[in-house]
Amino acid sequence: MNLTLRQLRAFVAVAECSRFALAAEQLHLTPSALSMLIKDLESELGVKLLDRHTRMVRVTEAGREFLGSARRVLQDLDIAVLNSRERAAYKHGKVAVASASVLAVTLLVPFMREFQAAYPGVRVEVRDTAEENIKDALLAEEADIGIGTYEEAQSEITETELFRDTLVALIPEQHPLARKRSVSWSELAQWPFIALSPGSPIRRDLDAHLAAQGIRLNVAYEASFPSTVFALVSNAMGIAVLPANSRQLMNMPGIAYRPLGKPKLMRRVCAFHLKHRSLSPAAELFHRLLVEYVEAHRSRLTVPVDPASG
Amino acid sequence: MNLTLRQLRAFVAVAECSRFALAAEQLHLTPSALSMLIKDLESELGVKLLDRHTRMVRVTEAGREFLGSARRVLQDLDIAVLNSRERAAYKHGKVAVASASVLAVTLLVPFMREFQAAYPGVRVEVRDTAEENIKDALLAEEADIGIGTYEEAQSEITETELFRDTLVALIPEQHPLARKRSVSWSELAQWPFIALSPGSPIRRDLDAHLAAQGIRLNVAYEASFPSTVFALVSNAMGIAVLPANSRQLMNMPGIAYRPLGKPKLMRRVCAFHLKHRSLSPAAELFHRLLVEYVEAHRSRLTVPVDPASG
DNA sequence: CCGGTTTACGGCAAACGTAAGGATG
DNA sequence: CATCCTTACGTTTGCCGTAAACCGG
Repeated sequence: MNLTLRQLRAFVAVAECSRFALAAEQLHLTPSALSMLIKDLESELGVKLLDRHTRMVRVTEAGREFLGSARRVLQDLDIAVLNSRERAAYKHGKVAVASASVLAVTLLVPFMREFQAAYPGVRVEVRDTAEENIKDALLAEEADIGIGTYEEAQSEITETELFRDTLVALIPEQHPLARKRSVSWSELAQWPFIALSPGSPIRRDLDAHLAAQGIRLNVAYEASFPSTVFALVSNAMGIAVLPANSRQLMNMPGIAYRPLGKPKLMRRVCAFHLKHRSLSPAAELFHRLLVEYVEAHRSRLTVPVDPASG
Repeated sequence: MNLTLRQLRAFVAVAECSRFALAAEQLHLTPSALSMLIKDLESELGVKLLDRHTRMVRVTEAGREFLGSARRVLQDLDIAVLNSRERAAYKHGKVAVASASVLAVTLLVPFMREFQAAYPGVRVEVRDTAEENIKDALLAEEADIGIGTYEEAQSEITETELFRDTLVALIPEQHPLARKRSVSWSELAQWPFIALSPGSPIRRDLDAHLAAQGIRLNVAYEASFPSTVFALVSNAMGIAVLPANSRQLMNMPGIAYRPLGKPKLMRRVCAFHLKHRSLSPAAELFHRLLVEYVEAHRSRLTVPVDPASG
């Protein structure tokens, strides 16, 4: 079982040309080399494939049968190779992205718009989820790339920081704190607080930041999604702290945004992927372009808090 | 476009083993050679097919897609090779034989019985036809092998003599000639004669043989098939000359068989095939075994004429 | 450190091209 | 005799194996 694709290609070429010399030219070979290829193929198969005579070359019965298979094999292979190369050229492919829900709106979708325009063949699947589920989605290989808040390094996952985002206070407009231009960390603890669920990295960062200052929040409600937090604040159920970035999510009435005092707490937005699983060409491209996109739009993404607005 | 089947086999093996070292062993290669094969394949395709790490090898997304194609290609090829080899081993194949009608009965069918018992996989197609149509069937490539009477060599066709057969006279039992132990050529011309059609090689041989002696037949009837000649003689419509062999065809009543005088006329039974078209393995085998069969059964085929019988 | 893959390099076999030979129309 | 395929032979290419490096757990 030592037959080669060269032999197959040689045979198909000769069968199509009905001439060794002509086929040899097409294959960029000498007739002698071609003759060898056919001879070897025939001896591999044990059957004569071609009747050669001075004035004609004809495919035998056994040759006709084999010719069909050879053609199909070569064609299937060509298609497979072409597919792989198109994949490499981003003509098709798939990227599955698991993104924190707010970032899906503020970062991912605007980026995807550009990405899809440039690479319409690549299918992008977005899964918007709570922050705490992103790494699970990666580990379960349901997503190629995750987008969320930095968590302490895990050996399985590589993170790439995209940008940093200031945390701001969300205060109901009638709330006493709304009258201040900025809110200190200690003031937060004095009022009923609407927190993200404890699993959220943002919540963890906030808790750690406050704990370092000996402050403990007075948590009235916990929600998984920032949108719910907005609704709660909007209805004066308490105050909250969210990344400034999330203001782009929705325009809820009755919420005042105030900067938080020192020490500043920043939220690090990262892209994640599995360390041991190489990104597909499309995913690799997506990741690279996302980083470039963030660099180009850093100013918009790291929105300064203007206390006058909202 | 320089990828090889070795690369494909290597990739499939590694994908199945999830280990280079193990796959290398299966392929009778060193891990180093295998590594090269995979590397070259990947660079041909432009995509990474495998994620290699110290403790595991995993197929990438692009690799999974290509793996399917690679498997199918290799399998199709294996099947095609197997088919060809089975053909070479006479496990299957086809032989189309065009035979003169009498020889189909007296020679071909008895031989086929032995042949089919030995090679049940080979499909034998018999076309029984008038002698004069055998070469046409070959030239039209409707038959691989022809069996009939020798005709002067044609450049396109190769003939192999199988056996020689004496011509005998067929005389109605009440006919005056039936009283003689043998019939001379000149006596033939004196009675109404039932001849084969002028296209038949037997007729041509007979005419030439007689012409050389200055004898011309008194042709009363012409028939394409010996069976019709038998019927005409049996009904006392005339006398005839046929190969002795054809007596095995049918046992018509009222016919006396008589040897013909000197110079002896023999009919040469040949196998024909196209010179420029090689026989398929099955046809080649059929031809060879047919020659051996004839040698083994020469005595039966060249039936001596016993004037006492019939 | 150990298991496993990759890189570097030398040797060898397989494949190619050149040139002569053979067959055929 | 001209053409086309095949054979013979010398050369080169490329592939494999050995050994060392490298990487990750």
